[in-house]
Formats: sequence, structure tokens, C-alpha cells
Amino acid sequence: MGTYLTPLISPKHVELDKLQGRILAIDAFNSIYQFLALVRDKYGRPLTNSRGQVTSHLVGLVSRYSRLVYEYNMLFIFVFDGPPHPLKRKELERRKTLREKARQEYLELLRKGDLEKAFSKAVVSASIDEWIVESSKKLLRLMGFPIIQAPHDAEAQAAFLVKSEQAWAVGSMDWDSLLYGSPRLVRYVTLTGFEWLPSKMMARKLMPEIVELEETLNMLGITHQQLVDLAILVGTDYNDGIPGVGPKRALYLIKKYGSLEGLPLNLKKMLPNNYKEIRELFLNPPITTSYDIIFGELDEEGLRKFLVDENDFSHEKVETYLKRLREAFQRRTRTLDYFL
DNA sequence: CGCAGGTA
DNA sequence: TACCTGCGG
Repeated sequence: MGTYLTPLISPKHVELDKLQGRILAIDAFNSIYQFLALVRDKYGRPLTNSRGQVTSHLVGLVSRYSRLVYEYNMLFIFVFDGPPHPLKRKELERRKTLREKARQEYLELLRKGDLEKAFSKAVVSASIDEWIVESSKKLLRLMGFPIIQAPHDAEAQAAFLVKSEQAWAVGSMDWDSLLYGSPRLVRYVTLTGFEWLPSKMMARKLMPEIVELEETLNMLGITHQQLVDLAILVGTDYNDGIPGVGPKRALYLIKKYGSLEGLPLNLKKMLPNNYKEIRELFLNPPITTSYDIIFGELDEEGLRKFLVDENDFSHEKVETYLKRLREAFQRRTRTLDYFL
């Protein structure tokens, strides 16, 4: 879920045209999860192949990213989460419980014939399993995109890619890459742009948004480390926040007392014992530098076999995706030749 | 979600 | 042009 910082951050709307030619480091699970949540039939069931394996994520990934590459010359590096950091276990358990509860409610509502409510529960119950991870990686490789396996949190690795100027921005819905020090974050890089709001059971139209870390810190009047301290007060994937302290109050406290160390004793004793370790995890996260970013060949035959033969995509649609990818790829090669 | 094919 | 609906796998 990431850290709740929404009330403090003022993203700027941006036209897709303004992202022309940019390299984005995509939090792969974050993107896949959105497709799993939204690409569903009218009963709220995900799309599947004839063997019953889920294909919603494949539909979403190939249609969205082939078009963004084709129409906007964008490039994508997909960063996958590694095994969760030990401190994150508790948060993951909590999410699992939520999903299982939603799954039970979904089945019950479906039995009663309340399709609309069932759909909203189905969305919450979406989860990523081995098949979804492996089939996503296979598809993205066939499309020629580089994949990076993060040691733990993909947002940390993606932030590193932007810090080291291997990517222009992180692409994710969550704010955590900013805590990990990414200079730039883009959200809602989609074609039609809708977000599902489970609480209201409706979809909201969205525009791509951009957040600059430096600008955000200036606006809030704090440093990066203070932003991390603020997040620890609110609650992160690694700790529960202090009861009654939301983003606004946390900002007030951090500006008044400077840091977690400076807090009055009654508040300080409510901090997790390992708050220094958590802070360090954001300021100096475990990342890997052993990877190559290679925008590889487009494997047309491989894509036909994988999508049409193995996953029951329509031949016509796959040819459309191939055409986009092929033209984008050739355009890229020509540009490269021009510079060489 | 992305898209096509409808309607106002 | 804006909005709605239903489908994809």
C-alpha cells in the first residue's frame, strides 16, 4: 500500500506528449496489480486462457506499453520486487488477510447475484502469484524491455535508477520511491486513465501526474531525511504509525522538533524501537548494481506463440501490438544509426 | 485497463 | 465531441 502522504504532495498534471522519449522505471508489481484489479469480465472474474490461468495482466501490459512506446517513443525498464525485507512481513500478512476477507465476501455477493458489489470485492481480492510474475516477465522480455530484479523493494531499486540517471522517472502509483530518494515520480501513465475507487464503487478519470522530490521538499520546507522521519510517524510498509498522527500532524511535528530524536518523550516512546533501522532502509536501501539495461530485440514469433497459441489472444489483436512494437523499434534503430 | 461501436 | 456499454481471454 505504501505510505500515505497524499495530503502533503501536490502533483502537477502533465500531458502524455510531455513524456515523449522518456525512460521510465516501472514498479512492475504496481502496474500488474492495476491490471489484475481492473481487467475483468462483468462478474468481476479476471480474464483467463483455456487452461484457466489468469491473463488480465498480459492483456493490460501488452496493450498499454506497446502503445506508449509506439505513440510517445517512451521506453520502460520493469523493476520487479524481490523477497520482502524481513521488516515488511507484518504489512504483507495484513494485506493477505484483507484479500482473503474480500474473496469470501466476493463469493457470497456473487451467490446473491449482486454483481456490482461483487466486482468491487473481486478487485480488492486480486493477488499476484507465481504464474502472474513469470508470465509477465516472459511477455516483457519478448517485447524487448529490460527487466531488473530488485533485492527487496522495487520502489527502492527504481529510485536508484533515476538517481543514477539510468531512467528519467519512476512510474508508480505509490509515493515510496520519493522516500527512497527518487528525484522524479510519474503516476497514472495510462492511455484512458481511470482509477477504481473501491470505497465509492466508481471509477475516476485521471491525467498523468508528475512529482519532483526537490520541489516537494521545498514546498514542505523540510529535508529528505525529515520526509522519511515524517513517514515513520505516519506509518510505512515497515512500521505502524503513531495513533492519531496523520500526514499533516506529522509534518507539523517534524518541522517543530526537527527529527524523530527531537520529539518530546511522550511521543518518542511511541516510536518503533527500530526506527533508526527503518530510516536507514529508506535513506540507504538495499539495491543491486549488477544488471544490464538492454533494450533487446522484439521477438515477433515468440510473441505470437506466447499470446495466440498459449494464451488464446486473437490473432488480429496480436498483429496490431506487433506492428506498434516493430515500428517503434525500427524508429529507435534509425535514431541510433543517425547518432552513430 | 484499452478499445470498438453505439447514442445524443 | 462527449458519453455510455459491452467485450477481451
